[in-house]
Amino acid sequence: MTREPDEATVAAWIGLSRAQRVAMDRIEARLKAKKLPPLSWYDALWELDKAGEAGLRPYELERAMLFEQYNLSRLAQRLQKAGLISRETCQADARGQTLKITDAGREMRRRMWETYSRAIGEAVGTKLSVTEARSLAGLLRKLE
Amino acid sequence: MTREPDEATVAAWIGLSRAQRVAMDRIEARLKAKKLPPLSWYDALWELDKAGEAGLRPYELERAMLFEQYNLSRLAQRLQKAGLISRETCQADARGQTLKITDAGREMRRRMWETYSRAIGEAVGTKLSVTEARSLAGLLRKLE
DNA sequence: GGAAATTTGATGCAGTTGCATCGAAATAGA
DNA sequence: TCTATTTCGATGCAACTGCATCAAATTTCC
Repeated sequence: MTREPDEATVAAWIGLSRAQRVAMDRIEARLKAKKLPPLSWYDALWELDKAGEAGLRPYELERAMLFEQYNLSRLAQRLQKAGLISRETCQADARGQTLKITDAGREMRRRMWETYSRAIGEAVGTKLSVTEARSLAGLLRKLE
Repeated sequence: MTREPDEATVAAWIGLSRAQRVAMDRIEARLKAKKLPPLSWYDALWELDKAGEAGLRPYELERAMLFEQYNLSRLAQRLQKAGLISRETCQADARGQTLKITDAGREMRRRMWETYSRAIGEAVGTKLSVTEARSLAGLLRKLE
């Protein structure tokens, strides 16, 4: 009736859930300890940095980040208030806007990456061989 | 200087983050669609169900669930208000309390599991073979 | 062209989380 | 024993999220 998934599937899900939380908590704690902004700020800045001079429309960033529309709207407000991005009204579409990273934003991203990358190394790198990490990444990609 | 983690490690972390979010969103959406409570309620009810007649102290549940103390305190209040758990003051330690699942709580857990398990099957089971799921679970365990 | 439907982004409100801190009980240490 | 420290759980406040909904601009389709 209930069509239970097999044990291995459940174990994978529980593992996914816990491992993500554990790693995430450790990484966020590192950022907080250095008084740096949360990961979501990094993700946004990184996407905008990659996007370069063209910037991104909010809805594009929203999809790249898997963020809800209203959450992205507010994240953008905060990033702008902090001077890390600019928000110009889009000339091709007067409803929308174009988000661009500022110099301060690029600098912040760089600064965050120092701590962030180190934290990834500790939370993930030290626990897995390179082969294991590759294999894990491959399996996780299948879940999307 | 910055001691970058290798690419594979970063890919594993990004994958972990995204895969968890994608799967979680799908699963939570299923619960919401059936007007069932969020996953955190399930986790708490499951731990308390396993604990049986003895129940659990809040700090024990807190550790099992990887929850912050204040979040558990409030989750327990909500679960109690919903009639799914009882909170008696602990007689061995007058500071603390003992949390126990109620019949309604057991029933709710069972009801949630019907939807939850199906959702796990879809979000994870259909994407991986049993061998892959086992392998994924094994790799994830190393991260804790 | 013009009405209807869709897309884009913002926001009021309620619920949740994070932070700091509190009070009370238990334990440790002199 | 009697004070100092630690543990246990709650809570005020600010920040953040989720939901519903809005207004404005664009696209669709006749």
